[in-house]
Amino acid sequence: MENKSLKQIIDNRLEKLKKIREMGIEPYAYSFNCSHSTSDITEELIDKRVCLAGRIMALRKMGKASFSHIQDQHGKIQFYIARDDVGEENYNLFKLTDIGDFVGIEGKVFKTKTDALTIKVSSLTMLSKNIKPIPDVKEKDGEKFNMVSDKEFRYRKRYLDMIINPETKENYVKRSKIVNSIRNFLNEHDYIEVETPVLQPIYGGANAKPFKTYHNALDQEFFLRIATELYLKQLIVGGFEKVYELSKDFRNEGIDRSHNPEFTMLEFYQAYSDYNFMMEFVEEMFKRALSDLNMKAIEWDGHKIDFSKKFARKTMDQLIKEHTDCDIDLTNHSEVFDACKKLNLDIEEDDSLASLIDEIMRRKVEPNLIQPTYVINHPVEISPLAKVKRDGNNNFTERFELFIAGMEFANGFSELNDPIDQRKRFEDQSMKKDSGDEEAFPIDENFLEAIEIGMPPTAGVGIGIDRLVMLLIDSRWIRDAIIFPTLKSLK
RNA sequence: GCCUCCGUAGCUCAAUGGUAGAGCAGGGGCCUUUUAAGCCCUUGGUUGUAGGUUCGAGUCCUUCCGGGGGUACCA
Repeated sequence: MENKSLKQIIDNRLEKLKKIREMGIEPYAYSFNCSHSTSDITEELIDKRVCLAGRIMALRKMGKASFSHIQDQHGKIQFYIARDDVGEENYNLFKLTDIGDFVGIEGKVFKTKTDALTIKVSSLTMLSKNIKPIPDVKEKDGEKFNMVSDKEFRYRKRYLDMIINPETKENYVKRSKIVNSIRNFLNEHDYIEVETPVLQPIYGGANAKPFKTYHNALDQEFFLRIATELYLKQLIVGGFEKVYELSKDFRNEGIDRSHNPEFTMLEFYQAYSDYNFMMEFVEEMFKRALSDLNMKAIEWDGHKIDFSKKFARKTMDQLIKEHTDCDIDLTNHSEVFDACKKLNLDIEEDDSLASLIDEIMRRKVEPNLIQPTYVINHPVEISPLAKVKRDGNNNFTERFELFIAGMEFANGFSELNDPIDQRKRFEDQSMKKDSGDEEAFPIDENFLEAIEIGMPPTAGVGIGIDRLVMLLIDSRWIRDAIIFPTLKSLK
């Protein structure tokens, strides 16, 4: 509970609230007509009459005339209010204001003797009285004092973070632009946006632990989706040729600086195309997002990333050779195992070939993929929904993952549309699940039936939107890309 | 999950194991061009929680809660 210090501030403000009402003024107004926002105020407006609204962020009261700053969505502006300009009653109202109040001001733009653009108030309106104090952050020459340093505070009370630290909002403005750019890009290519179930009786489409929930009336367990893949492909079966969904997916896994239990995923599928087409398409999509944000190159966590060149495409054996000097046959278990030993990787004797390859990639290759690079042709064991390579090599699939700055941004493949093969792959997953693999997915008869009805050749891609936002706002923390990140409740 | 660090007033921070303090915010007073406004006075604390060691704990030990960083799982 609140202790005495805070209670005393709140009581004091409640007292002011009462006084304002006694003056016949409603401290929670219904509307206010603004003529400008703070960022509109320039020298051209000097001597012009303006109306502005915002939150009081600083107060310098001195007897019969005072200065204050208000902050709105676009910035801050100083106002000057003098008793002789606004009258006794309005000035008394001003004296009852606190940092955190919303006020509306009407007045003329002028410059103080220290050349600060300021509004000379002719009338002040109370719009919303603050009751609980906001941290009082002082600022001088762009340097902030008394800044809230506690990250937890910023995540739990994002609105306070945004008030105290308005730059925070820029990340989310950018996020909105990125999502718009992607939507526009897909819509311009005649894609149809759809919404598939969040509550799924069987989860699938990715390897991840799901959240469980329960529907009372149906008396049935449901899972929150870990991916939209299996539903979107049913729509390709049904006759849509280009579909996408921007979805919140949910994975019941650990939280760290690049993982949040709920996150935004884009998945899109295009009939009659393959992974080669999709690599071109995704590259174009990324370059479009950059240009829509007026960005040419990216500086991310100290890395300069060049988007002007064509994205590299490299197979796993090429990349392993490049980054480890191991020239190995990725179908030969003992060769790969020996390479892992040589590279001092933490592996077990009975690890599968695919997981050994995965380990080399994760430890030795992926962190070094700074410039945009497609890693292609993954082992079939870790790609249960992808077609095997068309050259007859059944060990590898037509799959790609896009890496930038050591992080994965996209995952796509030529979608498996052979119903017999697909059923076998599901059975493999099911066996893994039975033998304790918590991330393997169960057999989805509904989906398999759809594939038996027939799915045209199709390519599909998934892109983690939060990570893309991280890249474009130059942050290593997914919590900077998500407005309300998942936190443990306080007890 | 594991390792590690942190938690003192609304905010930022002090306090060899020895009376919990300051600045800002809040309250009162003065103040009609200030801008981290200023000057004088002043309120505000079960030091995250529960226990332990000790004559004495904000400080040392343990539990729990929350968080940061790392690591694992995760693609």
